[in-house]
Amino acid sequence: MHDVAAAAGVSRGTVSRVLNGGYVSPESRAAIEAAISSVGYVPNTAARNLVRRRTQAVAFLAHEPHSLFLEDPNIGNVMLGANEALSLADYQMVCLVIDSARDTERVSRYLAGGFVDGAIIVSARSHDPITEVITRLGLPATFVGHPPDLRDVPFVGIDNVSSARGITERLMATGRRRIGMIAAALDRDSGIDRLEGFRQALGDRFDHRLVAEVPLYEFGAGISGMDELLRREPQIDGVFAASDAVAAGALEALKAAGRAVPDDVGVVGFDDSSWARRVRPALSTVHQPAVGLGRRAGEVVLAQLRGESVEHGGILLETPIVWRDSA
Amino acid sequence: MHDVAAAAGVSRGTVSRVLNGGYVSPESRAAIEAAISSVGYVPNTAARNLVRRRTQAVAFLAHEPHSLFLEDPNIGNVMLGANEALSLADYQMVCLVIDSARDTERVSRYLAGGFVDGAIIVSARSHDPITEVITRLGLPATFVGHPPDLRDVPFVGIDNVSSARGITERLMATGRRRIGMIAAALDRDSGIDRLEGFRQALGDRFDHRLVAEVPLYEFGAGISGMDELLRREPQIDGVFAASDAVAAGALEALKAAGRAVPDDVGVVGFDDSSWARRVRPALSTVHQPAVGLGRRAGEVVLAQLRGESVEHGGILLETPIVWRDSA
DNA sequence: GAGCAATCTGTGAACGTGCACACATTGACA
DNA sequence: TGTCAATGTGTGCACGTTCACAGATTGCTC
Repeated sequence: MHDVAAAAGVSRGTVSRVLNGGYVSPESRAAIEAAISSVGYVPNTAARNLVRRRTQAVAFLAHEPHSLFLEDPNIGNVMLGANEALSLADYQMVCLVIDSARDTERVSRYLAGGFVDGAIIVSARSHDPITEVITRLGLPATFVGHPPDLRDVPFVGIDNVSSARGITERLMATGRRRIGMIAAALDRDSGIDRLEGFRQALGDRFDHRLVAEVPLYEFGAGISGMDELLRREPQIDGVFAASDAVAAGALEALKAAGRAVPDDVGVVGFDDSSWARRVRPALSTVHQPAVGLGRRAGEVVLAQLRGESVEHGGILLETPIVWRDSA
Repeated sequence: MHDVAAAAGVSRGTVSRVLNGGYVSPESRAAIEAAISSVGYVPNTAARNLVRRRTQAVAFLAHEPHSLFLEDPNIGNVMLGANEALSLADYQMVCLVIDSARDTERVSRYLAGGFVDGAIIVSARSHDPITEVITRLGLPATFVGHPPDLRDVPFVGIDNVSSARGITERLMATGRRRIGMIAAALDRDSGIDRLEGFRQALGDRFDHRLVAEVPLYEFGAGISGMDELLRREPQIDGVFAASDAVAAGALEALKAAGRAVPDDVGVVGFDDSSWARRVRPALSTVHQPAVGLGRRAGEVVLAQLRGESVEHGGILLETPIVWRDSA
């Protein structure tokens, strides 16, 4: 910057003003701009951050073990949505993958070191060390799906209970009599809430024997869950699977058992992920507005950065039902 | 840091030495460490970067339009591999998504601003503005798959020609007589090379009528490509699809045409992505070592950062053939 | 006891910016 | 002519570190 000032025959202050706005004469401005491009000057962000105390960057924390990061079809879309919102406000999104204890420690240092002005966190766990670091630092942060132990933080999500109730009711409306559920991930809010929605929809007709529990939102889990339901209740004619991947597994198991979908058994999923359109018959499912979740989370963080007080607690987005061929 | 020094009754220099190594007495060290935790001190990285002129961070640039970022099953694995290597060396990987002209400009500023010491670039295009920024800055960088117009840069990739030749030969060895290919993405190196490998394997028996060209590595493209091959050569009994997604589409088209796989027609794909295990019959395919590619790219960047001279040109990783049920 | 190495500590000068302040110039108006 | 506002410019300090250097202390050896 000193070189630019010298080349243009002005002082550092004037150069700073053309970069950051302020009174500057047309002649000086022209001279400085010429000098900037001839010198090939780019501002040093570390120095700028140091004095300004902000970086114009926001972290996107993906806290996932390998398998989930790849399998979860939503996370990429959430990320793109967040990038979209932040990009519009000229903020740089930096995505950090947390994959080990070593990562946790390093990312904590990164956040504490002032590399970013705020953070968006997806799929945080209970008593997450990263979450603790963030609250301790007072870093503006928004969650996509709140961690189970924190209700009182800004977050963006969907209403799993009413979404699950909605699609189950829709399935009931097709005239099915014996409807079961493959419930998954009952250690997480989403899993618990989807089961609760299913229970609410069935009301008096709810029968716990028609709920198969599997550990994860996975294709393989869908197969074993469906096999179990068929064993317990051969007359079953409708299934709500806790995710599309699980539903895809259920289709596989039904095919192996010689049941036609949707004629013998109606199947519905959850997520509207790429699975839903890939499998045959294509899945009827709940659309998860992943891009919208990311975008909204980005907007909330931006509001926090502007110093606006955002309401603690959640923003819930709409989850339209997409009706295809599987029910 | 000043506060810590005051609390411990020493000078800034001594505090700096316990953080960065150097002679310091056990008593001072103990006093300083106590002061650090009581004050809740965390070093300001912007200031440290300013004077050290390095950030201990490496950018991972994903330069993709929406669809590819989500559809490409490899990119997530490449990212995890890179994170693994960088993490071991205590480097922070920051992933930047480039999705628009606005992003391009902002990311250029980010890179020029000295936020990172190096970069890993995936799926760069010809005459990529980001690539140009990087070469202009002299930022240490490694490509995963080289951009078509740059051979003389450090990169990590696979040998598409020999991989495609290998799996085609394997398909021929099953006794197929009329083997076709669904070639995709012929505007990229990978697409061109896979076709070349197919041609080499067939040698004299190569027949351009048995090559259907489709624009992208996509499921839908696989359907239309397979339909075209069936029209041109109803006797076809083997197909090499340029990717697993394309192969999945081909399976769909074959099923619709009443051909049994692998009995009537043998199908092989490329990538060993999640498609390969999801579809029935499961695909025989070429395994793309995505995690290994990322890890290796990370290691090369680290070598560059250590000032070692890395050989310009490529490192090619092994691509084992995975034989399943589709051929 | 002088000399020397090894160990430990404090001080001041960077690093490259932004910002507050003081100052200079111009033109309008009473 | 004096006052004032608007416009433009330069200077010094601060941001929070690291690092080189100079000094201080200790223990060992000749």
